[in-house]
Amino acid sequence: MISKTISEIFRAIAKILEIKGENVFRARAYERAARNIESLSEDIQDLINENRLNSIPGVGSDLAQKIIEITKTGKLKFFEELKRSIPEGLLDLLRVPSVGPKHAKLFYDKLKVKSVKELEEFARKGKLLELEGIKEKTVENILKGIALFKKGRERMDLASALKTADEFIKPLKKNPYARKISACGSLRRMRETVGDIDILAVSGYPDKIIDAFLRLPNIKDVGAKGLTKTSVITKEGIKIDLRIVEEKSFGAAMIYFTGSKNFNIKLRQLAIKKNLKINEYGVFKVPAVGAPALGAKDNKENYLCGKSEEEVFTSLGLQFIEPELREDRGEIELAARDMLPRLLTLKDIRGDLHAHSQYSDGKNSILEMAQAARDLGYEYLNMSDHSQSLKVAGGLSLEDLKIKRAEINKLNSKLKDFRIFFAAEVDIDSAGTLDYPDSVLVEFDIVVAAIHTGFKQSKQQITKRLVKACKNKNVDIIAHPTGKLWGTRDPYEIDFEEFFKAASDYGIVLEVSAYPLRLDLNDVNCRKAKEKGIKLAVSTDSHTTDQLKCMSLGVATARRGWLTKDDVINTLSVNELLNFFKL
DNA sequence: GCCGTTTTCGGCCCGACTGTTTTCAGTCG
Repeated sequence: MISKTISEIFRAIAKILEIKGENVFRARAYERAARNIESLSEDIQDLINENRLNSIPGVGSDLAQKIIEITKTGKLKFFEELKRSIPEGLLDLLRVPSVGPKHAKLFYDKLKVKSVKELEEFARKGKLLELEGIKEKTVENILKGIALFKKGRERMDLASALKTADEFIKPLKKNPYARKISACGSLRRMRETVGDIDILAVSGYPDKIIDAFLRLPNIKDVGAKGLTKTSVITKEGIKIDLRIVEEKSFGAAMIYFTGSKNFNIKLRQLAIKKNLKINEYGVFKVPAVGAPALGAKDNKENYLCGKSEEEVFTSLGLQFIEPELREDRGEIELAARDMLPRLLTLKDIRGDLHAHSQYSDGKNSILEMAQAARDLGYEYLNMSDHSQSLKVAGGLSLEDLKIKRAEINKLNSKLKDFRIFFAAEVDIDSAGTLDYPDSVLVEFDIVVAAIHTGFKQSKQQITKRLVKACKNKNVDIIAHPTGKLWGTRDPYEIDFEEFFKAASDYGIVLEVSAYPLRLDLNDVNCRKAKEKGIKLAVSTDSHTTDQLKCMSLGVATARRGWLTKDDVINTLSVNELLNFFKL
């Protein structure tokens, strides 16, 4: 966590330096270091202990000293002094869209603007117009930006983003002038939350595509409109950027617009080392000294490739890097050595290990759920209804369990090539005790355990509960381990070191919930769990037959967590799974 | 502030769009 503090401090320093109009490259150096510290794949404390801080790109002797000071004292003297040199509200100004460091400095120097509130007053009173280089249009944009700032630019959950993107992509796909069209950005990387939506199209007639795009319903405001690029705000307040390139640039542009930003910067730096230049139009040879400068487009002599992502990666000596991995978390280095993991795919999934029926709070019968799972090509479904004390979710009493067991036995004898597992999602109570006695738990095929109450307990208490559940020899899987529910509930705090050790020691499988508002474990924790040798189950927690289809979101999360087929138990066949759980 | 098979100075990822200019600075991604 200390690395987060360090990168936050460095970012703030960069901003203050920008506002003060100091050397932009000095500011950028702090930014760069912040970025690289953020995406560090090892513990920064280890780097300090082993005197390896300068192995972080962009960290020299000065910044290394500053990092050490922050880890020792929790703060940085230089930063405290710098902060005192400008008013507190001034940094907020930079968070207003369309206000950058130059204007922030101008407003502060000439008008003594110290906060967003003051900026708005000056803008409304026409005071900003007295400044050189500021006219009506700029003031208008600043007021628009302030409105956006006040609203707070929230990110949306991945499933909603996919749906919104589809609304815009589908009609464009039918457009005769559009040859290719794809979502890019964090959506294509399948991040659990998405800020705005990026769409890339190939066309020889970009104006036709832009016109068609701007005529789509559900657009509230057009932010920018150029020859190859436009940007709109939907009625729900979501920003969508559309960019059009030629066929020969499609791959390069896909890479550029898929990001992440850190990933792109590192690719470009790698290109420079190989005497190449990479931008959204392609990969180019860098001309010899004295030759005419390299233009962006239409550089026929120097253009090497760019039509597909594969050829761009190849030209840089890299293996293809899946979009979900493009976060600059070590994937570029591994791709250079041809050592990337072969990621899990949806096709690898052979069953769903967490689903509910009408016995508890599901909407469909066991048979309907099983048939829907079989229609997806699955071989098995784990019917894990809630346990007795979870009354709000129709938890099953011991009597109910007997009836459910009988129904599952009956169905299994009828269904060919499909297996329904008799299971429960057993509540881990506030003391870490399971909601059925061991004598009942032992009767289940598979026991899924999860926390549904007492979310506000301390980190130590929650960790203790989870560890206690891991130690119960009847528990097989722990579901949605951090309890996060997007938009409703933050994850509760867990001592992951301790929890993962228990899961690993006792052979407990951890869930990657594909439920759209959960995606829990998340990407980072998936990867940590894998490194501890823990197996994972990607499950949908479906309460309807339709929700079974959300598996793709869980698979995406697992892929972002570097998981392969071997890490995930529901890639096993029925028999392999029976063997795994020793049933 | 960092960095180097053009190495201790003089560069630093790259391009589109907008607004205010009359060739470019500012902002964004």
